[in-house]
Amino acid sequence: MTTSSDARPRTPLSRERVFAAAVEIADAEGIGALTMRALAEHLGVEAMSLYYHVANKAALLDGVAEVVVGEILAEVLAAEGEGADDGGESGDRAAAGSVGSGTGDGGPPSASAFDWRDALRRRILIARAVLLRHPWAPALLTRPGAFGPSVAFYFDGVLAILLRGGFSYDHAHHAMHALGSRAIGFSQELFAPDDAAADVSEEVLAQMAEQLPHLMGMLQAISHDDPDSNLGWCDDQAEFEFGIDVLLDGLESARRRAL
Amino acid sequence: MTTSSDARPRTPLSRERVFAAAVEIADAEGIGALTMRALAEHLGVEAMSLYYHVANKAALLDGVAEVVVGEILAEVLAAEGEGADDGGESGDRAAAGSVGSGTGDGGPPSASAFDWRDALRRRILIARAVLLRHPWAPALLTRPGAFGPSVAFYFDGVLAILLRGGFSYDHAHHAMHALGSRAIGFSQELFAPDDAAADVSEEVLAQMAEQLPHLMGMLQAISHDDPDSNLGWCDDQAEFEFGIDVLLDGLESARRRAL
DNA sequence: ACCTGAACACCGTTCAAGT
DNA sequence: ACCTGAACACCGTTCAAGT
Repeated sequence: MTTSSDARPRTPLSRERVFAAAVEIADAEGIGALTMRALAEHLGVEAMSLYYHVANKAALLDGVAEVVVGEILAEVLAAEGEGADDGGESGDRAAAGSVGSGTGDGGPPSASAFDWRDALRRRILIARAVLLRHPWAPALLTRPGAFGPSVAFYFDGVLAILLRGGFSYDHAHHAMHALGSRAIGFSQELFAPDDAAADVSEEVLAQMAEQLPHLMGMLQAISHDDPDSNLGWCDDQAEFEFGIDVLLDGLESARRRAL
Repeated sequence: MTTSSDARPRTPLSRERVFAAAVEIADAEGIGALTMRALAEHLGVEAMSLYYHVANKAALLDGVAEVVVGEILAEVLAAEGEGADDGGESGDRAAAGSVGSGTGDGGPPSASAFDWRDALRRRILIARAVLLRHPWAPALLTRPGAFGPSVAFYFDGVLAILLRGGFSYDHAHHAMHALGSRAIGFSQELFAPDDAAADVSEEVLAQMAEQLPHLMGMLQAISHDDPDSNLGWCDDQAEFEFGIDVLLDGLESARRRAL
């Protein structure tokens, strides 16, 4: 319904197009390649045109984070909508909060059949799967200012699961802090995943092997199980799942202790 | 013993002085103010002189991270040295690993009196205290390349505690992943601590309050307990301690289950 | 309303050169 | 061995101007 004629190069810019193009660049070339100039070129536009749609680079990154979490939210709500064998609503955003029972401190957990751990685990693993497609996104999410509408909706849903699982507001609040970034599908590791840092580390470690007896012992024990591996051996998915299970189990124990 | 005469401005540059000055700048003005030029000026030197001591900015940041973790390590070893009521060695770096019993999978936990949770908790809280003095440091520690000698020593000590506590190498490995960055005293929160983001969030939240029933309920419940607070209400220290306790308890359960 | 062009201040970094 | 000066490519961003 637009003025047609030459429809190809004249799709007008918009915040959505800007953010989408930014995600493309970050996915393809890393977040370091996401500059205002590169983004403009990718959109076939002059760099300064971006500033009509986006206040500055910080706002751009906030918007990009919002887009990624929007992606997470869409997949989470789709999965929770179809898998729901008790609630009714689906598709609508409000479906993330189809709860009801969670009242104040120590209220009786009336809905007894609900497995909050399983529900939260599923939600978190969906979020993680999305973030694996955007490995640069965690760095954006930890910046101040990344708290947009989608993040709010996502965590409202996390909170809904906890409340429905029998947590008081207060305990649910603590639980969300304890989960930290894991609640939205990532945990920052201190050990570089697959970089050239593996070389550096190996070199460093070799020089002071005798000063690190326990790490050395662990490396030996693990390379015994899986011969061809030094430092890039870890099964990230398995470690992440183990981590959330420890947390979810610990939180369930704390919840029951508090009843 | 230098040529004396004008001893003030002529302390020659060194990696240590460069890193120390970088820490000063980051502490005083934030990590964003740490530029090669600003660092040079702070040292009374031309910007290009830095490159004689440091390969590039990435290497500078790696070195700064190493300095901070060195600070953590020093305080940790000092505390563990004086508080040790069973081991003998103190002061030496190898004291961090005064263990011995932790053999392979499911070995008998001979040293029964050792409270690994308490030991690890103390270590972690010391690390956290140091990081609170350098709030910009976590961002450096999550970069690839931050794995220097001090980080290695620190985690060798963490591993020593776990092994002495009865973990197998394999379980200890999982445990360290589960702890993640908390093992060295920080956890990244998705909600900005004290920024102007609080205004944005409040505004955003106000606009869609009815769509976030659970978050709204929680805010009300918590502001009921503590009237003058909206989003900057959280007791970070208490939340952090709750988080590690959940993890440590969960890990202890998993360890006992595996025996 | 939406986009552009030239310019500014500031980065990290190179290179050849000084002492 | 250690430091400097000038220069380069690249940032984010301003401002006044175009359509």
